[in-house]
Amino acid sequence: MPAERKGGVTISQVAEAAGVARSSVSRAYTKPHMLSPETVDHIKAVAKRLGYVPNHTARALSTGRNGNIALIVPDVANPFFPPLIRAAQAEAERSDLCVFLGNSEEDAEKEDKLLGRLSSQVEGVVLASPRLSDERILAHASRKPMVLINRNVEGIPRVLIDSGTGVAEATRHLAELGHKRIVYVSGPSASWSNKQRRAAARKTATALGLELSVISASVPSFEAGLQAVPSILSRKATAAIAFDDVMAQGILAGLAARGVSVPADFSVVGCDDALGALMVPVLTTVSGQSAEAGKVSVSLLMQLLQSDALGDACYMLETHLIARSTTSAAP
Amino acid sequence: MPAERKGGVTISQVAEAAGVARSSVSRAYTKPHMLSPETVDHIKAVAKRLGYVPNHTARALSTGRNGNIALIVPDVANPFFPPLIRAAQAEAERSDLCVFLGNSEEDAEKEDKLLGRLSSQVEGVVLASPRLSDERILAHASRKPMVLINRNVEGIPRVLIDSGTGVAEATRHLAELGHKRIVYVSGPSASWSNKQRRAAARKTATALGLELSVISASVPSFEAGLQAVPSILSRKATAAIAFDDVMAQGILAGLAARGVSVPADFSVVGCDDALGALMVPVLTTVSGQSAEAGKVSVSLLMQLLQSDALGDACYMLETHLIARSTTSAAP
DNA sequence: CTATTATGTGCAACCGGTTGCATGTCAACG
DNA sequence: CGTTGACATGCAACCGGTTGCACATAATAG
Repeated sequence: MPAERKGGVTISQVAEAAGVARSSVSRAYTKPHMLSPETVDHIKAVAKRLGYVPNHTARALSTGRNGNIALIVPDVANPFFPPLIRAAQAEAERSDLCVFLGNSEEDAEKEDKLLGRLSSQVEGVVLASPRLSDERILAHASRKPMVLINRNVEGIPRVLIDSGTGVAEATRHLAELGHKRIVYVSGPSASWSNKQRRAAARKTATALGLELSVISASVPSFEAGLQAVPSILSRKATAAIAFDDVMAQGILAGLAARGVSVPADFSVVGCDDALGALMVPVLTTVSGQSAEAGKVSVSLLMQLLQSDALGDACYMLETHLIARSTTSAAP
Repeated sequence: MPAERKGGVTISQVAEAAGVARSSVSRAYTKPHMLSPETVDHIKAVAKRLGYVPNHTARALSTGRNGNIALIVPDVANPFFPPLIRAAQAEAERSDLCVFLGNSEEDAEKEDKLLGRLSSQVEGVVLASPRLSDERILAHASRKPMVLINRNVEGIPRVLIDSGTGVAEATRHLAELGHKRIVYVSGPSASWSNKQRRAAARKTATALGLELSVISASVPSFEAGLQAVPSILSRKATAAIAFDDVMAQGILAGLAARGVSVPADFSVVGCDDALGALMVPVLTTVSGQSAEAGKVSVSLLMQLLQSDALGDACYMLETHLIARSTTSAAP
């Protein structure tokens, strides 16, 4: 049923119309240097007149390359990801690749299913902030070239955003402002970033003699931040570091609702710089690098596709504190 | 070069191992009712043992159906779209379709290019908030089944979010609060939604005797909202209706920066309810329906793929005002 | 107990390209 | 002037499935 809506011009039709072999038409597009320039011109002219468009699928079947890659993120709606997506797409386009976007909704099982469904249609996968277990990741990586973002699995090429340094800076920043009791509002426990941030906050707090307590949330959402507020206030803390900007925003809303003014009565720090500048007061946060991560991961994947083995590549991106208006001296 | 990384088990290998014809293996998956139950079981067992996975590309070549659709949006980072994307994906998955996401970056030319690149790999396209000219849209629609979101081109199935009613309500709301001079902060001029909203605001304002002026911005961003503020204030208006929530947020930030307090000194209304509840003060806005639009558009596309002609379907979604905390009586 | 109809499988052509190899042509070379 | 390549093109097999049709066997009807 080769309907193809309209047109459906094939290589054979072009070949016949041009009076050449099918292979020549094929080569006119893929290996023009093998043909005489005149032949190429002639074929292309005829093809154009007929409205010929090479069939991607057929090409993929014989070459084994389909020119597609998959990008799987936990949540498109989280402002951390759009810049990453955009950068990944831009980088993919440079190599003439299309990208399938998958959305795991922060759910490991869904992520697993997505990988299964998509991997048969792509040449490689970029897995951003996976919630999956190491075993499953390794299993998938063994069948398809894969690059990880923000997940440290040895043997799989990965790009890591080292938010540890930024969070440490943030903690120090709060200490310098005179805060004594601070809270870290945690994100998804399966998230590498979260572990890293929490660890950095704890280590630095201990070193500087701050009291740090941790509040857990499973999903990094505005809601989760909002709901963490009572718990934060009950701990008598004067500052909070949130897993990400979205949660920070939730926390700010919750504080405002309770009449706690920021930064006068309470200081808040976000992470990722995803919305920092898009709110009032502008948010003190840790720089994000999500776009860079998207770009690098795709280019890494492309290397992987070409040279096959790329070993244990691990690309680390630095972060630092961006002090804006939601932090000030402890009350 | 049939590398395929690992495995690479084909239907032929399964057939041989199971002692049946290739066609039987094929049918075991696609038309099991044509085979005896025992044969099906046997084949599947052998296939499983060998690790056989049907090759999507090959199937697509012979059937002409690849099980993919494309979704093109102007800006993933705009909070209006993630819910739409998610809903579209969920709906697509119900029919076992994968979705390519394209990002036109609010640029008509890029949108055109994307359509060209993607359309050869998908069965149909959902084009959300296109910036392209009617002619180009029609041209693409003639080669590929297509559904439009928020663009009214006759002859192409479309789902329209009728924000006109909601904006009219918003205008009336402001009038009732005693505002006399209001501003509509416009979005992309090529956007159907924008035209509709502007028209509704203008019409209602005129009917109620309000003075309405329009300020233009080409891209609906936080930045654009921010930059519109001086212009808004210079017009001596006491309220603004923004093209969308993101711009409204920018306007709020700009007002705050100038010490204008909302809603005491100035009222702001957004559109789409994309961030309304995610900020302080919570934003008065017009309900969005973006998720519904995503869902409906995909199901419409699927109908289109099956029954081919679906005529001049036009699915209209209603909106209404959601009064929250950024509007109050005129100062 | 033969004639007829279901039912289950196999054969082979096809989807639309790609590619290794063979062939033919013509110019440069010894 | 015969040989050797380099170059341009054609032939045909292949990628991995799907599907119309033929055929054999079994079930049903007459």
